[in-house]
Amino acid sequence: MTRDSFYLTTPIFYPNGKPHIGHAYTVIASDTLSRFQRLNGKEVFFLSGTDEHGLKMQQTADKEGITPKELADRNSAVFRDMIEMLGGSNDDFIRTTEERHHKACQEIWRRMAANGDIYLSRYSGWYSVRQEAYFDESETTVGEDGVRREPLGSPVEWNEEESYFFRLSAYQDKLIELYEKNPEFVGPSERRNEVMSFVKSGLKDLSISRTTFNWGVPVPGDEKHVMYVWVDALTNYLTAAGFPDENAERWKFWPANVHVIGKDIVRFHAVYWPAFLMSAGIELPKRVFAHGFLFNRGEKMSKSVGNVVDPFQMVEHYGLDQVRYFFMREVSFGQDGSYSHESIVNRINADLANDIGNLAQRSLSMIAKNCEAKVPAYGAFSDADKAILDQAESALATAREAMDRQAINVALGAIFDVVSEANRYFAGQEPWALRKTDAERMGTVLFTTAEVLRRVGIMCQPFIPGAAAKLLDILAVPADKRTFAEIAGDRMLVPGTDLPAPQPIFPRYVEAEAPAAGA
RNA sequence: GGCGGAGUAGCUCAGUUGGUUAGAGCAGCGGAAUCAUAAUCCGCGUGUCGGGGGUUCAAGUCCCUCCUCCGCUACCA
Repeated sequence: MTRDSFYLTTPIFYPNGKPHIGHAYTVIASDTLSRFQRLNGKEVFFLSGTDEHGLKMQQTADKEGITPKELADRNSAVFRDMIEMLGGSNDDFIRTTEERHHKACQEIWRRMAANGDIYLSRYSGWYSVRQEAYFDESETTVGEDGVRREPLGSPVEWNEEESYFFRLSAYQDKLIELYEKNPEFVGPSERRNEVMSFVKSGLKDLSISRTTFNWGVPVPGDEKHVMYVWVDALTNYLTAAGFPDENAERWKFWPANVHVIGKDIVRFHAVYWPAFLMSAGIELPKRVFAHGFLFNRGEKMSKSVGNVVDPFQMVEHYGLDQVRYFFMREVSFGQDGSYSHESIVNRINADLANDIGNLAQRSLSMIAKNCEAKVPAYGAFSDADKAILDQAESALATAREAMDRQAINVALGAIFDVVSEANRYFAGQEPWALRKTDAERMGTVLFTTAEVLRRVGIMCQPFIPGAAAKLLDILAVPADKRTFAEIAGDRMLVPGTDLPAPQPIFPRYVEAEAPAAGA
């Protein structure tokens, strides 16, 4: 029996600096989606990596007096460390400076060329050295000092260079057809609308090589050119799947199920990328999903404002599961979100410490004291018992549906609704009163609560892997009984099983003397 | 300018194809309980559903218009 495969990618990060909270956010979300599908029984390939070529890397390296490769090695490692620190369960980490990637880029280039979509021409326009980009004349303005500048203010000069072009204009109709036949190709739908309107407004051919720097993948047959970012970076998704070797172990994962990206790079993934693949005769990914940006107290983070948050520090301060939970729960995935120290603390204390942490503590400590520290025996389930058990089961269906469309916060919401309801159930059944009047019924209530916790714990694993494991540990759930397949009516805790001494899952966040800086 | 989206309780938002007294979470106020991480449970909202007009037996939910905010409008990884 072959399992369904599931291939999910993060963007490859440009390591021309330190990772910030936005990078961490992408990784956490991608990791959550990947872990979810693993527990869901899929064979998962989860990829991340770094995009290490380009003029800026070369310039930064020059400034520091090191080679671009040395800079890339150093900074790429920081991103890899960040992913590890965040609990990233990626199966590979690709670097565009790797040999396997150069081969893949050159092969896709050859195929696009063979299809007649690449031609040599000249690229000219107003060029900003600082922005490393060309601007349309209409975007530039001549200041009082007589200097022509681009919108952000850096001076531009007329520049002309030889460049290879990709016949993007030939793909306009095919792309529109793609979006119309596969409405799920771009998500969320707002982004799809933007992409469609962009494509409908007309496509120009795309400059895909540069001669102004050489830190990149050489163009096959014309080595004074290196590939410009589009072909180089996007192709990483193929490289990691083994391209062009279709006998590679991982080729079965292509086409990717979803490319998770930030909304700033939608066009590259939803327009250029499928066009390249069509040209090269390669199957298209099934979906491109763009998430939003995170704002610090509603403000865009920027170095000048000084509100850039270091993900390492944030996790150090609040805890990993806490940070993962906060961003996955608080922000509607796909839309922009805002975070603040207050909102993070509120989520940590209200949802994690008070709701789930305390529910586990109050029920398991009763079991420890009154049921000989074993999973209690249960009698006939009452309607209330059945209702909460059913909700714990149906939450999985809701979560599956939501995660299929990257609605991470919806999935998490359904799971934590169970926790809220379980607290109501527990308070309503008053097992502490039953202890004196009906010990058997008390056992059933405690069993039901523990069983609900087991289901919740299993479902929480993709989001808060550390705490979920701890919860399942204190419920004595065997390591091989923690997949979603274990959430089914008849699969429950086994009465009589010894339970370890309960220990808190989530501590409350207690405010220190001084509020955390920058958070 | 063009195209698109949004404006619902203090805050963040849900509100199917128009139909009973417009909802949730958080915050706030009051109460209960005491198993538990000063945790939990219950109760409490007269909200011009951005303004105005229209269609309809009936509109937050459709149409027009105005206001405000946001996104996209090609080479920023």
